[in-house]
Amino acid sequence: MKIVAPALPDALPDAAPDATVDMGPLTGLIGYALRRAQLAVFHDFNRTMEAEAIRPAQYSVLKVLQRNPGLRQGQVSTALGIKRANFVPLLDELQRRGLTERRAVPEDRRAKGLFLTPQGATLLAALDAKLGEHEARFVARIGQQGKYTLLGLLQQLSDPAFDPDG
Amino acid sequence: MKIVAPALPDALPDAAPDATVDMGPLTGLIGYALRRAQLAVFHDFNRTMEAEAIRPAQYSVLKVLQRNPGLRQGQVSTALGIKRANFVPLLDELQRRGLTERRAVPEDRRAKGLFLTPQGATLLAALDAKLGEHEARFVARIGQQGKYTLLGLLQQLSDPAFDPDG
DNA sequence: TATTGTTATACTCTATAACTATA
DNA sequence: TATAGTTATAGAGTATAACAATA
Repeated sequence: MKIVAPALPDALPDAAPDATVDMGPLTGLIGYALRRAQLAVFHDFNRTMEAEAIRPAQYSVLKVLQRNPGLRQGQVSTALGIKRANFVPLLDELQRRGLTERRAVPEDRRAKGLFLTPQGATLLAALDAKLGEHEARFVARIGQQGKYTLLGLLQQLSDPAFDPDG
Repeated sequence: MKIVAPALPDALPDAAPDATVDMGPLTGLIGYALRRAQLAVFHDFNRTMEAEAIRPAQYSVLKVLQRNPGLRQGQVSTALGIKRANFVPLLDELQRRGLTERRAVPEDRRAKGLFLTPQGATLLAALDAKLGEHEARFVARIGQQGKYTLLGLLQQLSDPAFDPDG
C-alpha cells in the first residue's frame, strides 16, 4: 500500500496487501493521524492489561483516586471528561470487583466520596508496572525527546484555552 | 468549562481537567494525551460538518473513493482500518443518501466496486472547503512546523513496523 | 431552584461468528 | 476450500432527558 504523505515516513497499520490505495490527503490530516495513533496505543494498552481486564478509562479512574482519595463522583467524572451518567456503571463495575468504594460525604449528603480499596491499591501497583512496559514500547519508537514534544503538541490541541470558540 | 452549543449532536467534551484534581501521571501518558486531543479534534470536525451530517469515518470513505474510484469494498475498509462487517451499514447510509454507489465488478462477481456519485463529488468539494477551516484552527495552535512534527510522531506510533510484536 | 447521583434510552463504533454466492 | 459481501449480535463509549434526595 502506497501512502501519499510527503515529508512523512510511510505505511499505515493493516494495509491492503495486494492493492495500492491512495490515501490522499487523509494521512496529512491531524484528526486522521490522531485516530490511527490512538487506536494503536489503546490496542496495546488493552493487550497489556488483558489479564487484569482493565480498560483505559478504568485505569484512569483508579489512578485519579490514588492521587485524590475522597473526591466526589462528579469531580472525578468531570476531570476525566466522562459524563456523570456514564460514570455510574463504570464505577459500579469497579466497585463490584472490590477495587473502589463510595462513601458518604458528611458536608453534602447528596455527594459520594470515592476511594480505592486495599485490593484496588494493590491491583493498581501491578497495573503500573505493566503500564511502564506499555509506555516504554512507544517511547522506544519516538524517543524521550519525541515523547515530550508530542505531549506538548497534544496538550495544545486539547487545551480549550487555545480554541477561540471554546 | 463552557457549553457552546447544547443542541449539537456532540456535546462539548470536558477538555480541561478540573484544576483542583491532581491528574498525576495521567497527563504524562501518551495514550491519555492522544485520547484528549482526538476528542477535541473530532468534536471540532463534527461541529464543522454538522450541516452536512458527515462524520469522520464517512468523510474518509468519500475521500478515498475520490482518489481511487472503483476500489472494492474490502480494499476501502481495509485501507481505513474498518472491519468489513462494520463497513456495510456505513456504506449503506452513504448510498441511501445518494453519495456513493456499488457497481458490479466484471472480473469477480462476488466483489463490488465503489464510486462517488456526482452528488457525492459535489458534497465532497463543499466538505473539503470546511475541512480546510477545521484543520487551520488546529494548525493555528501548533504551527505548520508543529503539525509536521506531530504527523511524523503519530505516524511512528501507528506504524506496525515499529512494533516488535507486530 | 439548582445540584448530585441515578435510571433509562439511543446511537455510534468496534468485534466475532456464520451465512450466500461466488471463486 | 477460500474469499467478498452480508447479516446478526454483543460490548463498549458517548449523548440526552428526567427523576429522587438534598442543597
